[in-house]
Amino acid sequence: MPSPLIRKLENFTKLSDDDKLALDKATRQVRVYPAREDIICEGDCPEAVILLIEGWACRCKTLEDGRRQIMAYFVPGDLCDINVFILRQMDHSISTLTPATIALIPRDTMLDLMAQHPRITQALWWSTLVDEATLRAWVVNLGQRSAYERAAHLLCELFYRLRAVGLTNGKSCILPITQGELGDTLGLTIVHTNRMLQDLRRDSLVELRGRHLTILDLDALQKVAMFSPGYLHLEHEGEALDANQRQQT
Amino acid sequence: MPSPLIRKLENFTKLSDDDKLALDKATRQVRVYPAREDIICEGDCPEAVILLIEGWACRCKTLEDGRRQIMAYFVPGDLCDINVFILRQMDHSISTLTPATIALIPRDTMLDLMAQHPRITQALWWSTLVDEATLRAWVVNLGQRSAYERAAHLLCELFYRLRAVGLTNGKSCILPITQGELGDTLGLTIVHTNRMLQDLRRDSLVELRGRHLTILDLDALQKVAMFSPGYLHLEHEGEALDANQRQQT
DNA sequence: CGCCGTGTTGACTATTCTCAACCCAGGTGG
DNA sequence: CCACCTGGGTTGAGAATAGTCAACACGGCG
Repeated sequence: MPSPLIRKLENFTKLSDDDKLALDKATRQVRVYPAREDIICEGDCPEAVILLIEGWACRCKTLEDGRRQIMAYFVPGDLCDINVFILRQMDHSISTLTPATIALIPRDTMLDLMAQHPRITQALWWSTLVDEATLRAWVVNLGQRSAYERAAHLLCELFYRLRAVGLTNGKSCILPITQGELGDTLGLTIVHTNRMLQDLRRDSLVELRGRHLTILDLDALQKVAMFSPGYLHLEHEGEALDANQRQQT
Repeated sequence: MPSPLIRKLENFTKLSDDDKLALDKATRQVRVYPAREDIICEGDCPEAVILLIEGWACRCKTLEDGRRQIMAYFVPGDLCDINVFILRQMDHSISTLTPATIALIPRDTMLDLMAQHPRITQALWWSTLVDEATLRAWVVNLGQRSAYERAAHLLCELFYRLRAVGLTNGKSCILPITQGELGDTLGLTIVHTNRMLQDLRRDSLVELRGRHLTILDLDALQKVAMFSPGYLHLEHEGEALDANQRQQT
């Protein structure tokens, strides 16, 4: 079974056995967290990069008056904050949503890894840029789409991302988050989120019972959401770049 | 007069004369665009980094049905898309808002610059991370704040950013964008944007006539917006890092 | 058993959008 | 010079969307 990180990075480019070994070695020390716990808090100065191995986590920010916005979901294989260790302190928190297993990759290990494995470096860059593109997609989602479209868009994105790391089963996947959390993501109240999800069910686009999500009609769902998966860059587009790199080095 | 890029990067760290010379040299070839023109369109594959020297530009995305979301503003000194040249194609456009002067820094020049000037590289990283933090702040803005707070927050951010590149005059600055564009940024209709701006004026927080913005009471404006400028990382925090770097190299 | 967290519902309110009109300044062409 | 046009900005009235509050259902768990 490949680690989810390797599986994820190979969505972008082909890694050598040596690359994979180095990644495995760097992510061997793991730590377990319960659900709904901060891994890093706003104001902390992070010294290591967090790799999520199992479970779900999120990047979120709470305003002074308690309103909370989730700004990213992390699923197994995701690196939370590859880069923040350049900045002085976190302007948001990373919290678990479910019980989670993480590996902490110390700053220096990370730098070594990047110095010695150019393909890993490229893949990490790619991963950063995908994260940024995702964030932009969320800005569009929050700014321009209706509540119903917004919910549809989020479900599309999560389904694609889970599929890319092998966490789907046909049209289904586990979605271990509450409607409250979805609401904090979509900028909606919990009540309205609930109604939008019901509408999506009523329109036979999805089935959502307990933690189990089934996309009944992905095409139709994408259409109402105006979702196009391009921004997730899951099409192995690094292969050309990999060739480039050989020329340049 | 220092170039706005150098001024901006020096918000983060001190550059040597040699660094500055290299930057000047790399940004000598300029190009002029009229207002409201695409510099790069969605779908294009960019081959150079765009440095905005004069005027305003934005990053924006238009949905199939015409709804548009502005995802970032660029003011003089800003680099639009330092990194996108890793990805295959743009998932959004970069457009001018006013007549603008830009420099195109070819991919290779950029790579050379980064290879030979570690402080520039650091500063560029910092700039990328600030862009990301800004995007996160926008997600929070769109997701959690009311229309009124959202408008206040945007004005705070723009004022701080303009001040950091020397484009303010006391409490005033030039804001060369229409209410329609503000609306596309805030996820509001033009009508509602107009009313929120009027409310901000009525509450004596800002004065906005023509292209001229005056912040009458910055503290109060920040308070209603729940704005804290930390995410812009304008506090010269790279100086410590600069020392670090000397140790490591 | 009873409690708690999550999901669901209904009635009412607030916010935001839509549409349509009008104002005004600046630029253009006659 | 004026008439006209255009692109912003502004206003009002009514409709649609989303929020609030309060209640209840249901399953898991101590």
